[in-house]
Amino acid sequence: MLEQEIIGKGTWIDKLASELLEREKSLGRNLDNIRVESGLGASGVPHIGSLGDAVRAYGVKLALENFGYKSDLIAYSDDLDGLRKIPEGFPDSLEEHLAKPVSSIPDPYGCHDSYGMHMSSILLDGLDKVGIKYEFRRAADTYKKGLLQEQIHTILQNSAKIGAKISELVGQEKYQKYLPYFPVCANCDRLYTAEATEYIADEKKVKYLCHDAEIGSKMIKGCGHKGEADITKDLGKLAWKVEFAARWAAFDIRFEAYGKDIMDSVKVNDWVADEILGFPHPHHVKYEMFLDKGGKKISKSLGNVITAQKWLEFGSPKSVLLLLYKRITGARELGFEDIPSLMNEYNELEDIYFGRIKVDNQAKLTKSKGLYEYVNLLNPPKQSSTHVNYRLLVELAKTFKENRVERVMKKLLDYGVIKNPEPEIEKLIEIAGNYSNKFDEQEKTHVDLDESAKKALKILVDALGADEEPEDIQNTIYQIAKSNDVQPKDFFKILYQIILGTSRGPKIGPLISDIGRKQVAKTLSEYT
RNA sequence: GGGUCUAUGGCGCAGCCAGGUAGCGCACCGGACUUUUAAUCCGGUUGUCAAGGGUCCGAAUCCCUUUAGACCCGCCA
Repeated sequence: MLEQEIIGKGTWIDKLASELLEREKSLGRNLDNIRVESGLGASGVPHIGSLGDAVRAYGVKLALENFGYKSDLIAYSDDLDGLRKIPEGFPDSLEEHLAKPVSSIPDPYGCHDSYGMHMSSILLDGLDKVGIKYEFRRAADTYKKGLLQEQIHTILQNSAKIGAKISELVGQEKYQKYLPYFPVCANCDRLYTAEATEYIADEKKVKYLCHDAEIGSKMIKGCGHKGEADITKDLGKLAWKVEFAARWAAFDIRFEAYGKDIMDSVKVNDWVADEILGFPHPHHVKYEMFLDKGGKKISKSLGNVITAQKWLEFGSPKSVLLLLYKRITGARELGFEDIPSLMNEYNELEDIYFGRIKVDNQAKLTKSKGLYEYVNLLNPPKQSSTHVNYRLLVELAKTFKENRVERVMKKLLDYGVIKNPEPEIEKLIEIAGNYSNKFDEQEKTHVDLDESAKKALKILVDALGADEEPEDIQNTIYQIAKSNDVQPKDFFKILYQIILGTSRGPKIGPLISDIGRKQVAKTLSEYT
């Protein structure tokens, strides 16, 4: 077998960073600060895919630093984009703001300076919670400060050439007719309704007419205003097909990942950066969308949104990072039900890292250790944490609904799973408990009971509900079954079905005391 | 019309991007424990890695062709 050369820490992130470096070197660009970027949508509720874009870009930054280069992550909010649809669960009062830049729409919840900032903040909060550091920039400021004006000027001067190229590359015709620039109508504050038809290069002004436009399936009324927008001062923005290029050039961006849904835009932007702006486009990596379990795209405007915040109710920050760093290729169907295996997989990686699990293949060992380091943002702990199987916690949490943390902890100590109660375990019990409440809710199963079984059950309910604690619950149950002509085996099965929703379970006497005998009596009485 | 992804035990999936003994969970079977009872512990069964070709000492993995399914783009951002 040939010795393979292992790049960096052996993960796809290292390989990507190394390709990037090689490209930069062959371009002969300055490598003092290799800036990477992640775009955040500000129109809808940011889901785990948006988070992934930033988390992965941060991974590339870490890899570059690991190779000895300086690198920054810019998190850029597209908050000058217009609102096209009201997201699920948001008030209808937003209707009047359709097509306005999201940074000019008031926050319907009143907690941020705008609707756009409200949305971006959800994502930034997610990044903070998983430990990602970034420099935040927003489109509204970028344009207000005129940071892109040179690029806008160049792009508008070449708009005919660009329009033709867009048509050639992706088959979109509209920019042969209109400029790739959307002014915000000075009269009604709307984007998209104001169509730019002419660029007066000497004055750096765009002529526009505000008229009706179809956005999504909705018609948005234009106000008929005719105006001129100064690209250095007035509000307006480049179309997406050319905007990235302008930003890359202005901010000197060397890397940006993108989802396959904007593949075409990236293709055009790469060309614009290279050929029109004279700025070699950043290195890219394409990733697949996260789909929900039915195979549908997770849409920001639909209800099936997995946000970082929701995920963190059930899983640790490291489980999020593991999901995003373990691989980038391939379509992913994602749901909260993936959390338990990711939680356990992290423990397994930790065991490999600390040498408790042996891996023979050297390349795979390096890769697993590397992945562990990235999940810890290249700052791995000095020693392993205490591991508790997440699924076990969910099972225990199902049994103990009151005083959960305390009682589950006690069980873990009894089982010998842990030696000491630790705060980290408390946290684990909490999130596993959330998971159990939300997803492991047992339905009231239909249980077939004949007359003698019903009678036996009734006697048992009375016995359990009595003020005096029966001496030996296990034996009591056994005796009740026998004296009522019920096969003990069947009777136990019935009890498990009612209590746990399964046909088997742990020794039932202790289980009933664990849950609380009166509680059990109440549950059982519903079947008599 | 253009593009991308996916196909691996009964079911759900990992492994593929950097080729080296086909793995995990559930299910199933056996055992431990028990006057009946495992969610625990130990052991076990289950595979033409979609089909065909190529490269290689060696292919689930890389390349080409085919089939089936899903998704994205062709409004907009």
